[in-house]
Amino acid sequence: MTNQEQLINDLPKQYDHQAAQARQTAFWEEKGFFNSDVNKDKKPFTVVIPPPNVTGALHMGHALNDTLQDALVRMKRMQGYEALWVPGVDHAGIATQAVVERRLFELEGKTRWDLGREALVQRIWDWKDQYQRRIVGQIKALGCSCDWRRERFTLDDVCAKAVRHFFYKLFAEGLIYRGKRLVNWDVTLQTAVSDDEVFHETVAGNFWYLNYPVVDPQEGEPEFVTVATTRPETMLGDVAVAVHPDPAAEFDRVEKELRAKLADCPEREKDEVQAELDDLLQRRVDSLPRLIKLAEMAKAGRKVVLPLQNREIPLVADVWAKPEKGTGCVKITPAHDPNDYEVGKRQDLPAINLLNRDGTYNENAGKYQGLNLKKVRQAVLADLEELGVLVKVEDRVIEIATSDRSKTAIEPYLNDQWFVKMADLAQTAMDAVENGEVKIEPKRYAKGYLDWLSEKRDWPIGRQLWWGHRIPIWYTDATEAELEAAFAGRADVMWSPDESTGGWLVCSQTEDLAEDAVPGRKLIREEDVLDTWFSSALWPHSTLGWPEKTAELDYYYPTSVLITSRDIISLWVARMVLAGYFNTGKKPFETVFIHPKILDKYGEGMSKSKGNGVDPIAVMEKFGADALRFALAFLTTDSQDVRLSLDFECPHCGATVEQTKKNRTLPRIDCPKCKKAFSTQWAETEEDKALPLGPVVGERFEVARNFCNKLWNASRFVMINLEGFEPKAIDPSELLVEDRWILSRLASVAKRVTESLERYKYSDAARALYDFAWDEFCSFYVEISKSRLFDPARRNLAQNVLLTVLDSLLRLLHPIAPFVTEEVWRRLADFAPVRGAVPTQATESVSIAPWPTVDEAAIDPEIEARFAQFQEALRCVREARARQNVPPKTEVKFAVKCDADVAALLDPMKDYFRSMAGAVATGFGPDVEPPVLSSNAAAPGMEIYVDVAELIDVATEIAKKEKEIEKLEGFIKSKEAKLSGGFAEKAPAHVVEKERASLEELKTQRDVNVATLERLRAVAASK
RNA sequence: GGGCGAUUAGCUCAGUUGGUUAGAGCGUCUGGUUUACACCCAGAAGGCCGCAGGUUCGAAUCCUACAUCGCCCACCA
Repeated sequence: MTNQEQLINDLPKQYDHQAAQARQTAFWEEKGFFNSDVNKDKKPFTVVIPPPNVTGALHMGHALNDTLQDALVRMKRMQGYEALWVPGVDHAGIATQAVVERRLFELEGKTRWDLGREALVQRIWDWKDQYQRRIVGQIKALGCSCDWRRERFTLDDVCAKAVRHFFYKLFAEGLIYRGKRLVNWDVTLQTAVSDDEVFHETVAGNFWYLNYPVVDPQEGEPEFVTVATTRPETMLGDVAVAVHPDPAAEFDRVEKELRAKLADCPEREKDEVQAELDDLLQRRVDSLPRLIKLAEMAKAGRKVVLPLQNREIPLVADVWAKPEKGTGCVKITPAHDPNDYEVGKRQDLPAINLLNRDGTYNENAGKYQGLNLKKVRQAVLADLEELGVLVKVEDRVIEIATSDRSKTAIEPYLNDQWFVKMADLAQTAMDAVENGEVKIEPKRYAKGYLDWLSEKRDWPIGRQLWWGHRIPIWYTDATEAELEAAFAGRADVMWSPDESTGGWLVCSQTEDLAEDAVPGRKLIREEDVLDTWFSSALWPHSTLGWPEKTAELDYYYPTSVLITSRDIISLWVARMVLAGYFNTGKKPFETVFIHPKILDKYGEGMSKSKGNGVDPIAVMEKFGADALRFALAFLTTDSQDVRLSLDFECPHCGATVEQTKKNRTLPRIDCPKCKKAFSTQWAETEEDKALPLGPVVGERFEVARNFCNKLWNASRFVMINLEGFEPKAIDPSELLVEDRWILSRLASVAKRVTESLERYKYSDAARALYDFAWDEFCSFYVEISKSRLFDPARRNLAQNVLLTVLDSLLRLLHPIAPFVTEEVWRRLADFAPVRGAVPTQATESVSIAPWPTVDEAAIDPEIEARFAQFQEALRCVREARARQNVPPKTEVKFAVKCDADVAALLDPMKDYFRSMAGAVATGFGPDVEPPVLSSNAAAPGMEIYVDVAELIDVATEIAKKEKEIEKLEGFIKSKEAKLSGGFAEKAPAHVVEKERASLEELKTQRDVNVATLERLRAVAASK
């Protein structure tokens, strides 16, 4: 066997993604193509990965995110940029700690308090190590071209240093403060969570009416004030009852508003609004006098008695109490309700905190101390009822706040909290987008970004967790003089007064302070850690070495583009922009590209809590990484989310097992067909893991896998036929129509792909490549080339063009499908190391091959139009054959009546009609006489007659003609109407001209068909 | 309640600044062992472009209202 034969023998008929991925991954790693270093001769192109949370494994959303980044980075690398993609993972404070704690409790029945800080943190590190490994493995399996030498973790030393410097800088500029704030308290995790981590659920609840006795009621005054509440237990912390200061005016205002609404609301809502209005008017009659009285009493400083606590609390006049709601009076519990907290501040009321960190009630709850919320509520209600204070209970739908992390109820809780002042920082981030320095694509996402920032709400940065960057603050009761003495000459330690204790807050920029750093005084470190986003906000510059003035920071920063998903625009993107400017004086990135979300078959977003996240590995195993990538890129448009309908495939019998909401979270599934069990991505026990994994299948992946295979086989065809090829420059004068056509198409596609990828139009790029490779290169050029390859005189040029096109196609496709293109590229080098229209040595890897330059001169619309005519003629012949059921091996004769130009084009294609349609041409030109009996078709500029002689089924032909004529008549009619109307006068001349020409063409076609029909009818009649 | 997006063939989606007869893949149907590929080839059927108005010579495309679905933000003692 010759070397050549051996190479051909080594080409399997199906693309083997497993082998290719293993081989190319190892090759890339060994060669270090994706390692990037400062190189002043090149322009940098930098991307930092949105670091995935180490909470769990990656799902399809990450696969999409990574694919889009890699496609861009690979193209830029090929375009000659010094391309750097920095990988890494995020410690994801709350989420990760929650997951580890939940597991700890499920498996061992222990809480974090049983373990203690150090042991728990150690457990989380173990978890992190495990998932970081898995995540990195997933990213590598996807083929991502990251520089792994530069991998970062938001909790590693480099990032920690950046965090400390950022905090210190904020502290130094007076932007960090500590205050009492009502926070969202997660009683399970025992930490405050941000508003963004809370979701609201609607549940059935109750509305309890309570009577608080008025102290010393006067003549004509009510003896009770009735308040309504959905949370009766909080009454223990009431400090006032509020009533609107001017209920009559408020009623008027609301009434006016409702009437206005009634006037212009849609018909079907009128009843509802009317009912609301009626209710309001009735309420006014019923309660206004009483509310006015109460407002007066409030202004007079009168009090009521808080039952159970037997505390006198004031009636206050405050606009928060809406006369149209509830009883018109509202109890005020500043420590446990955000709105009441505001009222408390306005009215100068104390805040009585009832809650312990673990969700039980504290000493302020009196005899209810130590009980949890549920029990307090029961007890309070029972006692109130006994006292006769509880006067009414209604059913009511209420909304409760739930923690996104622990899925348990959120309690508003008064707590010390660290904040960053946002006023100026937010402004810089708004300016950057408003003046175009940072671009957001698609542009519509800029609005949400700006709206969120414009609220300039201070950023709560403390988390009552153990997993994270510990806040670098120490409390001390030392005097300022003592601090000055202890830290004399230290530029890295600062302090400011601690308003809540009268002592000092000490902040250290780099190292932790010892307990005895101030002689004779004790330094106590803040327990809290920083919000995860505090460290990820620094990601673009911290990963490049900030605060050190590294060469990397100087060269690679600002980064080029940030590719992420829309749900973290405010949480993450906005904070990166403000932190970037604050720390480095520069924006963190030129552009933010927001990609679609991955939805499941029900149209719901994928999330861990729903369990509908799919491990990309389960898809890649079956279809290959390229198929996954190509499918995702193909689906990435700028307006539509990516809907993926996925199912399981039974590994035993191959049956498709529908993925349902029920079975998609199971670790093992029994195949309904063969009854055998298989495992899923959720398998954890040894027993489940021992079962074969059921791959996840979906139509989109199948299509993409087929495409990869098509490319493989087209490449295989080219390689098999390369024997004897002698590379030499292509002489344009020797090119045939089909050569010029495919080279023109290639140039157009190169242009389109480049532009599309540069504008993040991934779907466009993928589509262009798919159509070109399949419908043009494979279905036409490769087919046409077959007869040329048999002819020694014409062989070399065909080989050269095939090679040229394949070479460029591989390069264009490489960013989206890196493995198959690399596999082919390297094998191709064995067959033809020198190639291309201008012969050059192939690079050792397509990943570092130059990106195809767009050869504008090759783009030839004239030749494309002419070739289209050939394609149309071929299609007509094929259709005629199919319609008449001509056996595949039977050759038919055909002729085309057309003008000399078209004939000149078709004549050299004679061979191809034979090889591609089994048709022998008997003549092209204006003088062709229509045969009496034939299957014919009329296409623009051509009448095509396929002589099927004895085979013809006249009835079928007649039916076909009748249908066609009817259709043509319809078009002609509508066009004539159009041209006789205002169209001819008002539309631009070239459009009218086009329309006239098209009308003429249609008429010709109709006439041809009518003539044929008459002939056919005559034949039918004579039989 | 505020904002954003979607609605096109049985299904999943394209459709560039308004301009010939609205496209693709899957599925369906017909026919195929052509020396790259059955993960393939050739062909066919299938659409009142969500509904109603408007602008225009001309609307899937622009405007208004409505309907349905999804996402984000805010809020309801």
